[in-house]
Amino acid sequence: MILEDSWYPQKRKAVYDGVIALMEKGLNPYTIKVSDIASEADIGKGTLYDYFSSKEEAISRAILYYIKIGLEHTFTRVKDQSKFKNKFHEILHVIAEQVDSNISIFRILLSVGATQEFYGYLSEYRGELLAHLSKIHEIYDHLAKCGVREGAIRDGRDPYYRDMVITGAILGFSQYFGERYFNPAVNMERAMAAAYTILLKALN
Amino acid sequence: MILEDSWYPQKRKAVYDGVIALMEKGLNPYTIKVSDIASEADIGKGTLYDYFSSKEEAISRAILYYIKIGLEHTFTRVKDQSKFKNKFHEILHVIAEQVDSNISIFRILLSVGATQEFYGYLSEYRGELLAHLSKIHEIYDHLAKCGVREGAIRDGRDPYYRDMVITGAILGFSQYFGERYFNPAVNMERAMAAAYTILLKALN
Amino acid sequence: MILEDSWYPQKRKAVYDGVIALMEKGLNPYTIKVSDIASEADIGKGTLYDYFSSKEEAISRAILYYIKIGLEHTFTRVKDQSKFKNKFHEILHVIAEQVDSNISIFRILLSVGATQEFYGYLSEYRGELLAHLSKIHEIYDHLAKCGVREGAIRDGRDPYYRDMVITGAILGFSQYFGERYFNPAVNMERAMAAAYTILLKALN
Amino acid sequence: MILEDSWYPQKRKAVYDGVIALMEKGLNPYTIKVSDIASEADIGKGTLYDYFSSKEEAISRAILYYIKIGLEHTFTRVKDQSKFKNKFHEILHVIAEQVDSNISIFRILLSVGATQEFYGYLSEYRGELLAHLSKIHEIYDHLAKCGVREGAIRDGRDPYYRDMVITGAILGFSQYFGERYFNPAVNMERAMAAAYTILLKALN
DNA sequence: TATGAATGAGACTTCATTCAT
DNA sequence: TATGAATGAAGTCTCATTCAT
Repeated sequence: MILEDSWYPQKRKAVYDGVIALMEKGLNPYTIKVSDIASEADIGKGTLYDYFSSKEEAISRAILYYIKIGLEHTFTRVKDQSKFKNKFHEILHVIAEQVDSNISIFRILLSVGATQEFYGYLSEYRGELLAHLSKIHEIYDHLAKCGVREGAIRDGRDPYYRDMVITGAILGFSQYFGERYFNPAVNMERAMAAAYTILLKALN
Repeated sequence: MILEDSWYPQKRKAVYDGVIALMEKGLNPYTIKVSDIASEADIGKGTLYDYFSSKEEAISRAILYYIKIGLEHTFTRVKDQSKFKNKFHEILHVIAEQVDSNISIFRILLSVGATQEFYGYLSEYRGELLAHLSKIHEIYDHLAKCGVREGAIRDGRDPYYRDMVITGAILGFSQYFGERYFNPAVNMERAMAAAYTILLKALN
Repeated sequence: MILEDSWYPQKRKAVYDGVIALMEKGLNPYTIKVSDIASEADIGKGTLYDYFSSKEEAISRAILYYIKIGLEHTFTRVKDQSKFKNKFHEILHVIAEQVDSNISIFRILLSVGATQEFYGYLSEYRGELLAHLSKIHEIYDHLAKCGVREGAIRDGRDPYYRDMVITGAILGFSQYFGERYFNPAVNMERAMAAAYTILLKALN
Repeated sequence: MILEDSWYPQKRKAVYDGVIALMEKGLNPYTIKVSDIASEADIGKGTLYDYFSSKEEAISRAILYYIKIGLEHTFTRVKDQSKFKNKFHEILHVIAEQVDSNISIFRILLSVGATQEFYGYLSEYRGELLAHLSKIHEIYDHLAKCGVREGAIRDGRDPYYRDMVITGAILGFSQYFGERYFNPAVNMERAMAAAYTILLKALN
């Protein structure tokens, strides 16, 4: 016997995975076709419409799903590290793993404007996006508290300043690391060290 | 008689301006139609094809043009300021002015991945993009030299670290400022002060 | 245990009733969907194909069934009246009851061309349609004989003329009565009286 | 130089003619495809959408056009006859010419319900349909006045009765004549004579 | 036997591009 | 040179039909 609770999501998940796979192959969400999704998810074109009311909904929900899963995964990995430095490095590893993919969670979420740029139809799901954004701040909180506990960073900072620093360090790393193809001087260890230095200096 | 040299660019520029105007209205480059461009530029659809070989080329070149003009404009504004702090603030003002537009020069250029996300066809123009990217580094150089001269920041830093810091501060500001609609605590002065603080601390 | 003889027709009838109900709701036979029929008949979509080989067959047979039942019903009601005038009025009542429904037996049958217009796939069932048409002529015969017996109409008329008169009176009434929504002067009694007058005058 | 007044209608008319041709070939308006219209009208599929906003609008307007032209044509032919009997015969000739076509003006217009049955999307154009209906009554008026003048029919009749008679005679003829394929006894002269007899008797 | 999830052919419609003027 | 009417390829979505359960 199949549980309905798990069954419906099964097909939806196939669509999600298909969309993500296509984006990781380099397709922009705007250029993805229904037939692409269907064949990638190994379902009929019509089936997609049994679970989503339009192509745009399917793609939007796939992105939201990917962000949700990705953030949970990131948080788990961050929690699994015990030291401040390693927690931060874990975030950078996640960034580095996604930097070549066409869909980088942090780049989508950091700045709601980027969301608009990334896929306009996502604006229909502002509520979920904001929920995800607050998840990022949870991760930041977790990270900062550990840093304070270790004495690595100072306590009592304006939380907006603190978040801007973390975001700046992450996006600075992301940019720097993204340039590695045409800048042989770049390597991940150096970039991670640099980002961590920013963090320490700006929060002390 | 009209000189071809000046005449061609006239029409091309009309297309560029039309594309930019559409994007500032909130249209995503992927959703812009040739007929949109033609009516915005007040030319016939066929005319566009006398100057560009495809819609994608027209849009890509419009974006490149916008970036070029925008960077020159930014550099001029930065140069017009005499103090380190004011030069940096000038960059942040440019960011703030573009943050609501659908086309933010820094967000497009900072991180080549974002370029891909923003408009995949831009990858055909990697050379020009890199030239623009080096223009950003020129601005960074100009800014940093002034900071060193003033004694505001320390000399002799690894240039990659320096650029990551500046980029991080800029993108951190961009993100922080972008959130202002759902975070009443945000205001530009505070955000600018925070970004400047990051800069000073991380570069000392 | 259920007898197949009675069981099969049970499901078929559910389909017939479902189709009729949909048409009475205003759906055109061409716009009826299999899923509409299935949910209206409270059966699965697949079940329909156990009893009919296609949607078109199901709809066609439903219409034929409705015509058959409707004609039998009409004949019964006509027979139940003893006087010529009342028999004719009974036919007009049937017309009036169906005039708002999307499926009017007389309009479908009177003129085979209308049949084509109403639902092209009915042409596959020309034999049954003609049988039904002859049923109408039976009703006409029954009516005319009574009229002659009563002395209300003259005997010995060319039967084609007689049928044209009756048909003309019925369709004239149908048209006149159909206009009642935008012609406040129309009311059923007046329309029935007028149709009866045509009948008497033309057949005397 | 091309007159815009005549040019736009040119393409629209090609569509109208295409739709009518398809219907005369026996296609039901519901089963006509855009590609059918395009190839029949010898235009590209996209061109249809430069002149109509949907397939349904194109078909509806084609039918309305056909009715309008047909009624004008009918009225002209009726006026061209000088005698009452010939005027009425002219109407019957029009009916006879259309009886095999899938689109019979009188059958569509006589009874608004039939309109619904014929092509549901026509209900969007109720205003035009009613205007056409009143054109029919103009023809009836013209016919009746001539009959009175000639002394063929009596004056002072209730106009609703009069119209019901004319409509009944026309539809009776239409039905009778439509049966000619399976009733060898039918021939047009006899049917016309019968319809005229109904007219005379019922209006005297 | 009965079902309805799944399918994919095929319909409508859009829009980049062409080309006669 | 400049135009925009015309085109048709290509995309989205629907829905009749099938078939595993």
